Amino acid sequence: MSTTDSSDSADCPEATDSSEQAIPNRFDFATAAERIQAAWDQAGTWRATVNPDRKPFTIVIPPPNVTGALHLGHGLNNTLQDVLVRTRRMQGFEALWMPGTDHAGIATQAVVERRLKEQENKTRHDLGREALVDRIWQWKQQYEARILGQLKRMGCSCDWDRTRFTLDQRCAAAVRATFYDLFQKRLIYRGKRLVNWDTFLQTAVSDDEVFNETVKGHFWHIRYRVIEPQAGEPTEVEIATTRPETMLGDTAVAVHPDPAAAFDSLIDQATEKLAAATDKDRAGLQGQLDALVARRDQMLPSLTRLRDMALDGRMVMLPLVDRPIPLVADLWAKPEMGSGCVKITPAHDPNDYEVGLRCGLPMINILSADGTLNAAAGRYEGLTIKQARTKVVDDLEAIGLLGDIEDREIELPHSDRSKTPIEPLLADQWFVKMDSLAQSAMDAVSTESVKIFPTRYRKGYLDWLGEKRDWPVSRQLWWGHQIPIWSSEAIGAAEAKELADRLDGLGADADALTHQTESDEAGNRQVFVCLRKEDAKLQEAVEALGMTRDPDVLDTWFSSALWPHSTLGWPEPSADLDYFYPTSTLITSRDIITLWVARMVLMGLNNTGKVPFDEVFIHPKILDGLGETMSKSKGNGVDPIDIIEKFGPDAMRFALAWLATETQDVRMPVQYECPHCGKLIDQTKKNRSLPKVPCKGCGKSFSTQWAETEEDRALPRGAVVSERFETARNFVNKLWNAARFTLLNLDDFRPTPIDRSNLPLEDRWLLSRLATVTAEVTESLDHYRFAEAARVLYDFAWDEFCSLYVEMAKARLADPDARGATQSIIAHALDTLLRLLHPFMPFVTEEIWGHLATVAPVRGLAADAEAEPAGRFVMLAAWPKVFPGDVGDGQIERQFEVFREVLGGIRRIRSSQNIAPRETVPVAVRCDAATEALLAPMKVLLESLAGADVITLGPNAEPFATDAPLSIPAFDVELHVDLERFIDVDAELQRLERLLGQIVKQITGKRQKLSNENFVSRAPEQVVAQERQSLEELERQQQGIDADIAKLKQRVDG
RNA sequence: GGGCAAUUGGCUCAGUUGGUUAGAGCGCUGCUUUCACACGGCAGAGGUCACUGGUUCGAAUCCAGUAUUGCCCA
Repeated sequence: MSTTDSSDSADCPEATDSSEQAIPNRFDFATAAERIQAAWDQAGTWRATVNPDRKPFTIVIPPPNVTGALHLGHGLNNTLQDVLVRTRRMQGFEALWMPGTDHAGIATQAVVERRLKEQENKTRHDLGREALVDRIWQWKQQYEARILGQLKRMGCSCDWDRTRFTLDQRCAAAVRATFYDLFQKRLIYRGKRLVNWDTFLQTAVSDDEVFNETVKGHFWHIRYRVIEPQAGEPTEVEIATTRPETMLGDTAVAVHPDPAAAFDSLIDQATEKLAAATDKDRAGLQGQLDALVARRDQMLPSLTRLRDMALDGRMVMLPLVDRPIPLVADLWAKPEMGSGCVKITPAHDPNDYEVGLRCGLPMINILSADGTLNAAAGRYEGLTIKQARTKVVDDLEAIGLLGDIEDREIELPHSDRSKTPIEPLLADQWFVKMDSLAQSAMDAVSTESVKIFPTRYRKGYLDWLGEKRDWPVSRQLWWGHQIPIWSSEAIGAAEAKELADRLDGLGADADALTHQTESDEAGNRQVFVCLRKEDAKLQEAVEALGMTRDPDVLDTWFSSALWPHSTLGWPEPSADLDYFYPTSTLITSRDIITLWVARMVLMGLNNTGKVPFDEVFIHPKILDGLGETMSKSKGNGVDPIDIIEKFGPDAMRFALAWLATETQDVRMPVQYECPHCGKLIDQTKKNRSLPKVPCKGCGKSFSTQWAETEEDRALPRGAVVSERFETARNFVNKLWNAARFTLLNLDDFRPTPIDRSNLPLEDRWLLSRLATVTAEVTESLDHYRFAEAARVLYDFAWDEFCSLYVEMAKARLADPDARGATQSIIAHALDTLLRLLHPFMPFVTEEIWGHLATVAPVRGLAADAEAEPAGRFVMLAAWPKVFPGDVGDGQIERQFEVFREVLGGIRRIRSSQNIAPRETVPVAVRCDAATEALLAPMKVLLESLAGADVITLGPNAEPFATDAPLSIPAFDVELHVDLERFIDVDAELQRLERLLGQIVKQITGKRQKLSNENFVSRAPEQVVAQERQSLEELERQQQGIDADIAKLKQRVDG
């Protein structure tokens, strides 16, 4: 870019010489992007500082996690943020885009642990906490650098000096202060809850980190003996389970409290359904109903008896461990299922846990953290779940208590992080009480303090928060913010009091230490201390009192929730925080509305009293060709760098913005690009998981992300790309070449004042269109309609600026009288276009801007009264202003339409006659005097654009002897082309007949419409009149064409 | 099971408050290579707007239902 070192242009003589060789006919994005990025970095164009003279505009990046590199979904997310932030910067805001990354506790630790296992066959326990955390930091350094590098190559204009990490010291201080505050407000509490236990990673994972997978399993029927059955009572109850080993933790067997009513209600429902069913479904439903009735008759007596026994407090004997457990009456037992009785294992099943709470049952945990059974399982201690299952089943069979075994498909929860089955486990956890916090976040959205776009996402947000489920924040991990709580052993009341007093006596600063004492069911006390800051001395003093720190870390979302204010310095007061907070907009994808957006709102309100952002924009997701979300683990993920290297950063950004419409997810078929021959090979479900893929073109193989063996890795890697980016790549090239043409014609440019009132139609048209487009793009971006803005720009730049104006300019630039004015207008148009396109395509626009500066450093239209030198960077240039006289001049745009129609008409006739492009055709245009006045000055343009020689123009124009006619009824224009030298009668007849067919079709439709009494009497007068008028015009045309066809036929016959 | 969306040419998508012949990109067909751009130019073919019913003078658009697909929640 010549402007970056204009101070010594001697080094780059080509900068002032805009000959064709100096500007290549393809934009060399690879070298340009690097150079431009360096210039921006050196000038700090992306830097934002507190500036009272400007309004702030702030975006915090949704911090990508350091688990892996960015994919195209991030590409879209960050493109949209950058488009917005660059636009606002140009619009005069002090625009801050805060960058950074997220530590993603469980995901990152899982990746590093998995590698440790694979490469060194070690577990985290072999390494120890400190060494493992060290390893993860190394991983983080590597991926953080890679991620930030990806963002930079995309052109993201973040304030790189402010880059943060959710685990850095500033974020840590915010986490400590928040935890302390919530603990003190009693909004954080300790509780026992059933958690999703990942036995591989040995940590609890949240519901959001669990996915269900259907696996083949069994349904085992087991009999428990009734203790001292009375006469007429059953001696055994049968239960059925998919997890027989959990019986070791059973603490009850449940039966429905009113089986008769339950059956009746089911039968009523089935009857209703049958009545409403279609014939097709009726037989099946009738069968179901019959079975239900039969079952009721058969089972009701025994279920009622068992219910009575339950109410009587009777017990059954749990086999193998020989523990008496009660029969209980609870709605969880479904009379229509199995035996109608259900075993209750409160410590290992979420539903049973609820039953346990309702019935006051003991909760027996039989599982250790590593997934083996503990002492509570008696002689099964030490076995894995799988081993225990086999042995329990064998042992039950041996004592004759095993019944049928059915095959069954089971929905089994799996950990998303380790891909191993989840075990429900009762564990101590810290919880954030959501009640008032959730309410505040709901209110923020209901009252529109926070606006969510598109609005349909409000519902999900409000529904989720409305459940006000407490948030479990403990994670049994080593990578993350360690919970700042120290606790005592269970001690007596007096001891606890003494400990509390000694804590108060430590002489800590006010607000540095707080403690609470809890008592358990047995009357024992436990003291918990929370420290607000990292303070080694105070910590030592607390530990000297025999207290130990909770080993767990906090859920990653806890620190992410603070991101908008922690990155700006909270809890310390700062000018940044005052100025840039609340932030303006959060741009993210819909899957984290609840996990992240909701939590940011409630934490922002709790900590700062203000919402974290005014608006949230939810953008679509990028799916592959099969409609699946892209992910590394599927192998269908696309690295933005691959796209950038093939198509350039501008093309990638423009394509993503262009594709990202409001309602639709983006489906993007992807291909492998063969590194040997460049052939594209469609990615399929099959080849996307292969370590190497053979090329269908050249036969050689290339490696994929799955390459593991040395042999596979030695092969060159095939990039994963998509043809979806070609349109944008072509567009970048089109812009580049239109600019190249402009630059080549500005060599003798001198800024000259322009008299707007005296411009030719085509110039006024262009200025009007520029104003309209500026207004449309501004409006679209204000409402997050990125695709619409991109389309408006694409259509204008290509179809109007390039295809029309630049083509017209060719003739005018060759005319010495018109050259100066044309240069001014075209330079101005290019300048405006560069500004409008810059947010989407920052590199190519910056590069052209630099070239333009060398030939036209001053290029404002004089009427703008701003003819001053353009700035060094388009990135820092002002957003185009609309000159009032240009605004949406519909009159001019309509007048220009006549020209376009005439041009199109001549071209269509030429094409249908197969007239060679070099040939010039004689043309006559019959039109009224006003149109004649309009078109007369544009004759030369018609001649250059349509290859026409306009013989006559005006009311007196006549058809030629050998004539191809075309009428343009909308403007009352008749076009005639002299075919004397070209006539192809068959082709012309064909053209006319096709035209006639179209017209007759329309006439039929309109006649039908107008003969409809209802339409004529009820539709608005204006619509009816319009229809009548257009019918008349069509009929006139039809007559004309009929006559022409007759004439041609005569010519053939004659 | 509940919620939110989607269904428009071979593919990927637009379509503003219901109103001329439903648009674009890619692909396809014909012509075109000393022209800023063949990553180009000009012209063209291709759609009963998922289905069924309703509202309306008039429906891709509004309403109801059905089917299929996706996402979220349980």
